[in-house]
Amino acid sequence: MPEDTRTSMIKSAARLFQERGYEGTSFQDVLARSGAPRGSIYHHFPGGKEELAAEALRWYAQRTREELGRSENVAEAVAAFLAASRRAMEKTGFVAGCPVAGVALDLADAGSPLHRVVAESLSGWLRVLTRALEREGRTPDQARSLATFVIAAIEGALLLSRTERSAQPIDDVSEHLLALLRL
Amino acid sequence: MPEDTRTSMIKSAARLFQERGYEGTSFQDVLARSGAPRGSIYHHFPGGKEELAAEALRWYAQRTREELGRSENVAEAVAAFLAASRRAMEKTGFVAGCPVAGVALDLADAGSPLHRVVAESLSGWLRVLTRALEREGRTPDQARSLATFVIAAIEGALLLSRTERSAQPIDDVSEHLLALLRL
Amino acid sequence: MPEDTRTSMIKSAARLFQERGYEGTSFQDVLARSGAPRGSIYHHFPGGKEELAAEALRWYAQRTREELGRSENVAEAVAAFLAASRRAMEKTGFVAGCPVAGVALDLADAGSPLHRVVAESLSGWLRVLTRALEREGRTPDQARSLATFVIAAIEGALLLSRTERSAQPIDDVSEHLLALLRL
Amino acid sequence: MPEDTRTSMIKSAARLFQERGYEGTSFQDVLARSGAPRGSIYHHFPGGKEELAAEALRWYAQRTREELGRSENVAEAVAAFLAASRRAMEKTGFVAGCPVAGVALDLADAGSPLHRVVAESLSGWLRVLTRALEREGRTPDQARSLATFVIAAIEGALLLSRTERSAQPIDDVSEHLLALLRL
DNA sequence: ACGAACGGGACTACCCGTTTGT
DNA sequence: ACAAACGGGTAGTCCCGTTCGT
Repeated sequence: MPEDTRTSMIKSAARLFQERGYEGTSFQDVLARSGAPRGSIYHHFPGGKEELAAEALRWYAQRTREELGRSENVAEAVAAFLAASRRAMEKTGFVAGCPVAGVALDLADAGSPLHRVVAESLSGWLRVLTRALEREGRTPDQARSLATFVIAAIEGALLLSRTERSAQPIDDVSEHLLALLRL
Repeated sequence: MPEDTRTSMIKSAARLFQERGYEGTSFQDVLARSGAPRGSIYHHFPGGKEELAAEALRWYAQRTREELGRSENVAEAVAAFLAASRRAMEKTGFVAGCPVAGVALDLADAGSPLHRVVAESLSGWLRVLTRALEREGRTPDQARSLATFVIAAIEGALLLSRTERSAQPIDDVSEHLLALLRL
Repeated sequence: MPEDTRTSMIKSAARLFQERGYEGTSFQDVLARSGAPRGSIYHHFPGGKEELAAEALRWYAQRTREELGRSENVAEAVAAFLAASRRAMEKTGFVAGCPVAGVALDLADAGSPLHRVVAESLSGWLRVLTRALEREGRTPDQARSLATFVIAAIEGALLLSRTERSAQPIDDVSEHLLALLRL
Repeated sequence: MPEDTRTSMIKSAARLFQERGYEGTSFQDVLARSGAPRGSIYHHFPGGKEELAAEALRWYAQRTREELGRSENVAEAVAAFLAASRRAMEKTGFVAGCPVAGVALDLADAGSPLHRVVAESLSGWLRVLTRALEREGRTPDQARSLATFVIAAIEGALLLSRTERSAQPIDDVSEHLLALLRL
């Protein structure tokens, strides 16, 4: 079964947001990359670019949430996610960061529907990590705080890897993060 | 002495990049915020938006570099910077993140002149922290790796604070980072 | 059948290039004259002004090529073309010269795609005349040289008619040219 | 005595009109090419670009008029002018045509002051040739008509040489023109 | 005579969303 | 489900002319 138009647009959008952010990505870019037919954009996404972006972030966020929740052991889950991110960066020539960040930093209005999706994406990851840390014996407060720290460090690592065009920042962050989690 | 046009444009641009990123900020926005005359844009910045952005990032990067290098003690410097960032976020209603990140994530082409300025901004902060950590007794490799971790965590903290519209992520990251640095 | 948007833009552009040259003609002018909708410019001409200009010149060049090749007798063909040009100049108040010249003289870069179209337009006319002269018994070299002379004189006649706002230069050139061709 | 600012701007403008026409040449271009100081443009040319253009055309027109009137023999004068044009084209890589044509074809309004200068430039050349032809025994009417033909052919030759990037059209036109004049 | 800055207007390019027709 | 065309808006760039200070 060939991937349908809608899905291919969503994936293309996510990828382009990783590379150029929300404002830097045009609808035409998405069409070009996905090979989707021009005429059916507003059939699949009546809400236009914003709806497409929301879907793209939700798709990416869920995928990532599953990766972070795959292992019972938080350190292992984080290690696996960072290793996967490292591979993705290397494969793409260090252009593909986090699409959520790429969208988040272009939004002027904190009240926009898209902002909600951004916030939900990040809080979803946070929730998964927090619960896992609680299961490992941390108090709810410790867990939430540590999870926040982990997410922050990961987002920063991707940013640095992108601008340095090197996997080194991911390795460095990985090292310190795992030391902390395995304590 | 009233601030001159050029400087006011640079500061306005830096601030707008914090709020909306590079692509989300129009030249018109900068003019409106700075009150600068429209006709003088290409007098002050012959290279256009890209040159203005480069100047804005250089200005912000240097200012931040000085803040990070102010104290001999790395933990104190980081604590002070995060405290200042916290105040800035609260004062602006949590819209003002890091302009370097806001520009970095909108750049498609890793070879653009602006990309170099982004990279230099981050590596400048890294250098300052690395040297300070070395002075505190860490090996060069430990110092570089730890500095990278610190920068990553700070960038992530600002991103999370922005999207959550809360100072909590800054506090959380601050707590873990300082524990690590004061070890 | 009402003329379609694309064709009407092409014709309007050709006419405006005759009047004001390439750089003197704005896209807005073309829209105003053709009544074409603003939003469809880059639908019909993705390459922008340059592509529109190329199409306009190709359209005019072919039309002229056919006029020059209509009669078997070169003298008659040239006479007919100059007579038509004379009428066109008088009808337009002596503003409409040759669009190819109007574009050619504004092009700084001899390597631009548009320059090629200019060159092909002129060489197309040259070819038609050269072949016809050969058919009338001239050697290939004589034919080519004479054809060049004819094209040059015609272009010059249009230029002079335009600046003098008079049909006289066309008549003068016509007289000498026909004397030569009827020899 | 180093060439003064005013003169160097005039010459630069003439040259740029040859290369890119009137509308294709910006005031900045003239400044860049002449090395003239920015502040004194409107000291030397209060009428702005139009006045500069007028001066440039007058300068070029007079220079050419002298060339055309240098020899008593019209055929020799035309031959010399075309030879000089040929050398100029070759030296500049076939970019420098006739500045009068470059300006003429960009003027939409036939009533502009600049249009008058264009017309006077051409009629000046015409007058010189007409008188010389009369001196050689032609009737006033024959002389005027033939002079018009000569000017037209020369302008066309320069246009063709420019677009073909070759001296051949000048040679071809030269050959036919001289045959006619030496009759 | 000249430099620095201003002031506003114009141009091309492009973008997002809609309509109409198949 | 899709294609073609429309419609209006805005972005960045650049241009010409002026003003002010030296």
